[in-house]
Amino acid sequence: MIQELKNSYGRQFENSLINDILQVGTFREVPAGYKLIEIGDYIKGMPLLVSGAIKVLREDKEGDELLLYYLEQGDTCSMTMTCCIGQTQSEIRAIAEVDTKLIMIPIRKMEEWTAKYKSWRNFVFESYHNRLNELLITLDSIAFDRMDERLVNYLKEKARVNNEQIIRNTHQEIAQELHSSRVVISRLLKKLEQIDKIELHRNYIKILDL
Amino acid sequence: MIQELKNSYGRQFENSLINDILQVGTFREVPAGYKLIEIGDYIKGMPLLVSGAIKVLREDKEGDELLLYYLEQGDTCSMTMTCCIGQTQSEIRAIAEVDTKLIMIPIRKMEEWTAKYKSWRNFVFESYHNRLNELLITLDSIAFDRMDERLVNYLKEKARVNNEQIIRNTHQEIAQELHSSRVVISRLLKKLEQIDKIELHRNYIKILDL
DNA sequence: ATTTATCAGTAACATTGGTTACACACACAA
DNA sequence: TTGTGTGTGTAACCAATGTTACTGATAAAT
Repeated sequence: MIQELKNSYGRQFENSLINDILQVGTFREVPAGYKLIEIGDYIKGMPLLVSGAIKVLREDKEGDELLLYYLEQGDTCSMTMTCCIGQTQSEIRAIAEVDTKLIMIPIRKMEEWTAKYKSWRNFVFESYHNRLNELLITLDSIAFDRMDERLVNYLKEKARVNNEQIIRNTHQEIAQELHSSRVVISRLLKKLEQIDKIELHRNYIKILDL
Repeated sequence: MIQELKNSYGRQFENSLINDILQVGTFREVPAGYKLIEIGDYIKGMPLLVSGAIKVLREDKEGDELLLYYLEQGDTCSMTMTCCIGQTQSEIRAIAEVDTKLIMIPIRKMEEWTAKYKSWRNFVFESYHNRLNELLITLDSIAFDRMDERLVNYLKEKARVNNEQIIRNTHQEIAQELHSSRVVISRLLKKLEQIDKIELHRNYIKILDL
């Protein structure tokens, strides 16, 4: 755990904070698809991502989903932080996008370290900043872009996070994360294939040049 | 200034913090319609809202607007906080919705107080929490609701913030804040009038029963 | 080998929302 | 009074997206 922690956070956290984290943090490894947080859950700890990626999803009353953003190495979940403080329930669902390693910090430490460590404060503020900006980007995309643009961005981002040019999802799954319908996504994907940007296969999509 | 500060923040801030704020804060009164922050601005201070309301807007490349949320008494601008730290430019536009009183805090104090005052830390975290949640609600509305629902919510929220049952805006202005078109909004408003939920007039709308 | 479930392709159609165009009413200034 | 600008109502049309229905292909299960 110590090596992974130093790799991901060694530059920004001072040694005494690293030691504190080692004292109280618990290391976890979760496989792709593992559900870390469900909507309505009470949060018991704050995750520090060491490797992998977590997708954060929103859901409406009818159960329709929408992908908000991905958390990656060096990120933490802002929602979690605020939920801890107010003892409120989670507003989002969090699912490992790939095999992921993370360190869980008990929430009581968060407040303590905020007073004690400048680097921790900066980390927390930066984290909020990043999450707010990602949320704004997602919002822009929904408010201002058409579905074809959103789909292209989705494929690009997914390829980046998974670090390969193959998207291993069905059209149905993509439609859900974009809050659209399977037929619409199939239609738009077919158009992308016709202009040689992707190659369609059963259960996966190969990205050629997006 | 001292009385207004105590009214809005006296319960959550300890006296020594109140005194610090009085030392370095500057009191400002701005009229409805006054533009406090433009997209791309570098932020010089952090606003504590004493009374009134500020609307926060997002804009896309083509200059189309979208209302994100309102800041009210006791709120502060999370975007501002994060912009200060990173010395980055503002991602949003902020305009006084009504006549508004606020106290501006120099940004350097923010970091200092975060270490010094527990109540300030809580305030900052709660503020982030609230803004994140409001952003999520806005996002839900755009992603999951149809324009007619969004319009109803817009009218309700506007009436609440302005504290009267009259919306003093043209259809054009409403269309802009919802990122729609004037004709669409006129159409939907007319439907609302036909079912006796509102009354339409030139330059204003009277809310009957939403 | 046969059945069954899942996935993708496609057509026809419905709905929502955006666009264009024009009429008319009102306010205000010359 | 007569223009002139602005705000609203409305019709006709269009584009994007969603829905329904059906097809065939592939994979998995029996």
